[in-house]
Amino acid sequence: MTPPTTTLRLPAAERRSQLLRVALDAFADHGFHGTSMNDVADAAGVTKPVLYQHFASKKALYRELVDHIGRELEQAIVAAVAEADGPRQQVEAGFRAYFRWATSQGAAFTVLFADRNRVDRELATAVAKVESMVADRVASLIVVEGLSEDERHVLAFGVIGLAESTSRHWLGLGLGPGLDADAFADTVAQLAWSGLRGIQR
Amino acid sequence: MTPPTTTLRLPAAERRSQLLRVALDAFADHGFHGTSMNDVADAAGVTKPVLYQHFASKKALYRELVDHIGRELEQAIVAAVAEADGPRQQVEAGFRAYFRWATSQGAAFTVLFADRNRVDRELATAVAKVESMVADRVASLIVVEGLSEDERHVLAFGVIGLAESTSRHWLGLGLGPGLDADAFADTVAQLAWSGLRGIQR
DNA sequence: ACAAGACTTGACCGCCCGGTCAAGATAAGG
DNA sequence: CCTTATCTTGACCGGGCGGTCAAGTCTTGT
Repeated sequence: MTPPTTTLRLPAAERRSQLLRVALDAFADHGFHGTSMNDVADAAGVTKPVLYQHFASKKALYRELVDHIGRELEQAIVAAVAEADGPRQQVEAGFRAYFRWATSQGAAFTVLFADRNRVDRELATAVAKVESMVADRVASLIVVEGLSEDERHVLAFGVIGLAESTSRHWLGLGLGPGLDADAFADTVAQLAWSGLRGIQR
Repeated sequence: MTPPTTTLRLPAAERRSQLLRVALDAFADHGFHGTSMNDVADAAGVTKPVLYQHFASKKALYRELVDHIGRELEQAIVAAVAEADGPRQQVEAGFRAYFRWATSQGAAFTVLFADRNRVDRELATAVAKVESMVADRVASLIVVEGLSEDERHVLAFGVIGLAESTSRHWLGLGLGPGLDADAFADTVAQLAWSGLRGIQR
């Protein structure tokens, strides 16, 4: 179906969607700043002006990708949750949809959520190393019986993500001098603690 | 103590630490790519060569920042956890240390963890919007009695961070075709579910 | 007071990137 | 066969960035 590597004329619509596909992979592989418009064009077997004929700017292209991907993810989750019956089933269905989407649409997931600090391979690993150190500490605190090393690490990263995401949200709102930061921490800690306690093989 | 805005000569060590401080704020405010070495130098009331006389390159500067910050965060958590007695107290102490650090060292936290997709104000909000939509869905599923709207949202972001972080870790390892993605999802869902069930006012 | 050396500077270079243009190739319609 | 509208291109521009240099200025030890 796919024409040979040689550049072939394409109707506008197909060209456009091809460019989106290619751009998604490129951005996922090298991040926004690490990907030039020439890179995208080359990867698509096309020159730059063709790209600018379909998208007004680099930001516009990226923006369209993010919007499209976001809608897809949201739909996947909403659809899965809608089919579930009880609250517990809804939680399970939601997570299952999320992970299925993440694994099947790896590039999309990367663009949406894993692009952070992707300024450089080195730098990314530097940040990852910090996270990993903390994860090790956390993992060593997880004392549930019968868990494999890998499972403990997954849970540890879960706890870290919990802290990270809630902090980000917390800081995102206008924060005062952080007076009730402790109360806030206790709420989240409760979530983590009872979550871990509930884990069983 | 601080000399007036006019540029004054400084011993090497102080100059260096001042540059680090200034660079931290700059990177936190505008991200890595949004901050030029000239920006940093200007903010420090200095010209570029001074900067390069203390740091070999932009990456080296950033790298040193990340390393230093990472060590600080790790120490804070380790110290807090070490003082706690039982496992539950350790979890609480850890989270408390984390949030205290995040609120008191806002810039450092931003550089380490919140720099993602900071390619542009617009783009960042686009991604944030997706996250926020999902968070709303999740929040509507949280049925615990007596929770304020804000608290439900915090928990929702916690659950999302859980999914995000574990996915990232999951994808980070060489993933097969994602055969047992469902089993993986169920484990994380269990963590989230029992965590939410354990929440009480 | 004076030289030595560290500190600071304005100006500069090469590079790459986002974005544009005018001209050439290609398919459909009469 | 030729016109026409579309698709495609190589070449180009302005600008900003990371990084460097030779020269000027302040402080310190004597």
